[in-house]
Amino acid sequence: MPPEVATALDATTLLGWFDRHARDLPWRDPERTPWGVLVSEIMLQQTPVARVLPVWREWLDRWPTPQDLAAESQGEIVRAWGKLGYPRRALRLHAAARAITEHHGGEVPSDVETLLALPGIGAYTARAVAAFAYGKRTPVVDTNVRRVVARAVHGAGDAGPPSTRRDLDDVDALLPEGPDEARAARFSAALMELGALICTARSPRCADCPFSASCAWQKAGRPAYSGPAKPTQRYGGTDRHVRGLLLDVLRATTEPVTKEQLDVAWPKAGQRDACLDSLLTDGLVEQTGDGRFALPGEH
DNA sequence: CAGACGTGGAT
DNA sequence: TATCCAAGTCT
Repeated sequence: MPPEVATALDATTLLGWFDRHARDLPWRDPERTPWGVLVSEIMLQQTPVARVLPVWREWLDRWPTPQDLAAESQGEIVRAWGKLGYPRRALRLHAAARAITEHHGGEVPSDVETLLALPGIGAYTARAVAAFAYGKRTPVVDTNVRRVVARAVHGAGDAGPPSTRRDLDDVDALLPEGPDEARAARFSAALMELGALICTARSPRCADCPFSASCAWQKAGRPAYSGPAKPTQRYGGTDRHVRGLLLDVLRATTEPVTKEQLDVAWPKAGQRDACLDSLLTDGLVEQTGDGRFALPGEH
């Protein structure tokens, strides 16, 4: 047997910690379906767990299979997405459900390549579904994992700019080997959980971390982040903001609304009209025969 | 690769 | 009040 490579993130230690501290999230229930996992992963993109929970429950109750969602209208889906944010995700999930229904026999694919071909599913989500829904050994790299690896392995205060290839290789090297792929999948979930609960961005709880002794960042004296400055994001007054306000008007009614009703949502006419155009282009809004506006009604 | 794309709670 | 930031994807 080859000697174990020394690692700052020992699998047995991490899995033991996960057994004791993992949150009891519904998409981790042994009874949940791959579809439930996929829905959770899309909703969780850039969105906190607490906000996803009630919407995920409603969705799985209303549309327990991909076929159920595929049969629903786009407008109902965008409405049910509510204020989770980035509503194009709802449209993409709908399109994914249709592709799954039409091309994959109604079963959520289990291999990364097939998942990657579905709308809204990228490098992270494809591997998250393969690992968490199907127990596969594959590197699952999200913002939490990148931060944990940056600190515990590389001794940096935080992760630098993402590089999919390098990040995947980094994490692949940490995954436990052997025939028990489910153990590697659980390791991936545990790594994310460590980043979410202990090795957090703002105030890491190193005192509660099972790796405080082996962590490269600890050993280096917890140096501050030294990489390139991260772009600071604004929201107020941006097109994102205005699009959200326009969509808010449409989510509030089931009847189409007039242009005048949309106009009250934002005072700057030029920006407002440009945003409405972009919503039409994205398929989040459609114009009815009489010139009014509504959430998309296509079935 | 940089920038667009929602929203709201925490600090 | 202002800034940070939360399980990314697409162009």
